[in-house]
Amino acid sequence: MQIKKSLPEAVVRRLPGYHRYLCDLCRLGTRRISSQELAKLMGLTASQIRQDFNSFGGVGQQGYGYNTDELRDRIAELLGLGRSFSLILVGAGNIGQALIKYAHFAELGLHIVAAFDTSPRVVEQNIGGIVVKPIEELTAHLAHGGVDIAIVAVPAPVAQDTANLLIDAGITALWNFAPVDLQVPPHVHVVNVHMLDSLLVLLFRMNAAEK
Amino acid sequence: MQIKKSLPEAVVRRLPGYHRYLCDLCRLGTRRISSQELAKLMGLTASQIRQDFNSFGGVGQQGYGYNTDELRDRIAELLGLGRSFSLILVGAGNIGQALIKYAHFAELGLHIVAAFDTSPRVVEQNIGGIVVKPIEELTAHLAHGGVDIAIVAVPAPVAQDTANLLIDAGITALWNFAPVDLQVPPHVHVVNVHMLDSLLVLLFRMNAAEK
DNA sequence: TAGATTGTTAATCGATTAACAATC
DNA sequence: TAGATTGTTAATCGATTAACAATC
Repeated sequence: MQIKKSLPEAVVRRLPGYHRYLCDLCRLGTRRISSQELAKLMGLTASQIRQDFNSFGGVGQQGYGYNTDELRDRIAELLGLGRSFSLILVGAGNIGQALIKYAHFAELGLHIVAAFDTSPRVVEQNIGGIVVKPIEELTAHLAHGGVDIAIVAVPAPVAQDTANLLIDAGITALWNFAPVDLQVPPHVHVVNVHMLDSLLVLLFRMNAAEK
Repeated sequence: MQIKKSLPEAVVRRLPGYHRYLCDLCRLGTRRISSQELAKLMGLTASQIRQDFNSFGGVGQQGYGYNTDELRDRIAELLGLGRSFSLILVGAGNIGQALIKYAHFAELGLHIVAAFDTSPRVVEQNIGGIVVKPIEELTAHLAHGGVDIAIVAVPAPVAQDTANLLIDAGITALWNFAPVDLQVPPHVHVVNVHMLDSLLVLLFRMNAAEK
């Protein structure tokens, strides 16, 4: 329960990758790893890894390396993975439905507990065990509390309105799949999954490589 | 047809966002915009925007600002959006199916032309107008040429094998949705959409904000 | 002890911000 | 011309790399 000095942004962005690799290593039975080995595996430099791991309390042992499960647990703790999280989904279209069915949430203690949509085509439908509710029920549902994160998977034109609705209902964390940058008050956290943006970066690189 | 001096990485990553905003602005009928205004809109600084736009030939006009459609076209050109692209999908599970149905590809000239899977449950099924083919037909299909990008949407354990298969068949660009970092030869471009990673960053921020 | 590998400091690199002269 | 806003240089900041002493 140490007070956490805020980590450099660059380190935060690498945290999930570290966590993923360490989980894999533990699963495969690897008990220790050096910065050198991990660097090779992840395509980073050993120096960078040691800097990163040092930015949150020294977990290594000189002459030995890092204990994989100790390190994994430390990073999980930083990420706040100690407890389980409840998510709601707004927008049960293609992407929304895929997310409901997505298997890897549960492994991390993340659970989609409800889904909402406006379209009569999906409302009342059972998708992967969740019955989609009409958006009108959203605010009442959130009044109960207990929801940590809202997934915004609605069409771009209504994404900002959806965000506003969620924020007014008390949500402070948005995982946004709409290709817009949401305007939110400072106490609300947003991360965007702009999939098309990454595809365009791929296009650019292909283009650049051709000369 | 100018020789393109390779842009700073940070600029490349912002290119899709600029493109998106400029398309929106043009659609709304805005003909000119200053770095100041765009900065406010996008949550960047005016200085950064001018630096960015200057890193690829000056498109602005002193005392006036930037011409939105000229700038949009310039960025589209940098991204290589001048022509249409063919994509194939490998792995027609939840995410794969959502991608096939995803509406926004066509607007950018991106077209999923075929889908492959191993599971008898989806092979031969028609998903959004595309009949899923067995993975065995992949290599033959690619032999025809004409495919620019492969989408990897298979489960993590087979992602590397899938990538190898695609690369052997001549693919040089992978858009990867599996939560693994693919090992590829230097001539192959990969961008990852590690959705869960971004969700973990959100978790971290929530956690950090609580003190 | 000798060998290995971390923790940490210093040097380098790249990206962002600030400032202002150039110019439309 | 006067006002606005870019293009560009210089200053700052943060992140990465290099190097090595500390220590297991």
